[in-house]
Amino acid sequence: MICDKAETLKAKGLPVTVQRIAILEYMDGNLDHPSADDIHAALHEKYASISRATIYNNLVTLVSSGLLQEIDIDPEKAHYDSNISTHHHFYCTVCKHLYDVAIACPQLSHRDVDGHRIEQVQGYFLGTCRTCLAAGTGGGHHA
Amino acid sequence: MICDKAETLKAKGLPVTVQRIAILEYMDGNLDHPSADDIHAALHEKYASISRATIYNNLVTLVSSGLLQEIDIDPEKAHYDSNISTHHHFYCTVCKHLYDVAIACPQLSHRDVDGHRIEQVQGYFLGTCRTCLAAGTGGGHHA
DNA sequence: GTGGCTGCAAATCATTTGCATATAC
DNA sequence: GTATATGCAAATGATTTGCAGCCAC
Repeated sequence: MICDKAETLKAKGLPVTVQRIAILEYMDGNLDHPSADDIHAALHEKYASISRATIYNNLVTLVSSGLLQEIDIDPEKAHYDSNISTHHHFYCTVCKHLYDVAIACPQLSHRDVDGHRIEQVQGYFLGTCRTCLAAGTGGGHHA
Repeated sequence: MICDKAETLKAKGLPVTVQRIAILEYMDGNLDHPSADDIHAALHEKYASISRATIYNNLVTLVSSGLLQEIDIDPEKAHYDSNISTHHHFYCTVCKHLYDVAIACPQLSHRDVDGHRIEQVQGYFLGTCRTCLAAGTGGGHHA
């Protein structure tokens, strides 16, 4: 367990487990915004016995601790992002793929609105992604 | 069925049914952002035989036709809004309530980003609403 | 008339939960 | 040693789907 992920967990006061490190390592630098089940499928190859429930439980823990960000634009399932800085996303309604969007947003400076205390901002653009546009009508998944 | 909702449906080329009019009438001017099940519960009082499946099917139809807007920030369930103009929402993570937010957003002028065609913009602020703040820690639902 | 809509019930699928065991500290 | 995490399987809950009868047009 001598890796920086263990340090990351300790810094948050979380018990260090193989599963948590595996999730963090898998997410680190991953730009695909995987769902809980995607993560489970990927880690299952390496750790055959890892449980889906453990993935779900840990995602809750890691999001609560601010180590991961949860993306809720897909009505079918939640997606996760290791990029915890506030940034917007583009959701393709054709291929259901999520893309990061690098746009500065002036809304991020608000601390509250109408008396409600803002703790997080999520911005989503929905439409057809460039890959699906290029593929013409119908599906067509990137790459 | 001599009401403006029937005209609204006809204008979209949709067959006019009692259930669809009921949904539109219930949603019209409703600022509560009800879920599919909320809508079903409310209409069930008036139309005892209305089916949950009909509500779900019609919500898909009405959203596709642009007569209602779907709000997907609540991981537990979808919410609906008769205000189809693009506007942002505040989601209280304590009481799970949705509020409209009247903030002009410069992002709305974008037609595309990174080559992806933007068809819709959804902006969410998450945090603790003023009612829950006033109620102190813990739950507490508005009004 | 005919195709689309409704209502019912069963099916689906993401996510949660209970519990016994195993592990971190 | 004890509290917490894990893994399994069953439970939950929103949403979808199949199908027979009904209604809009």
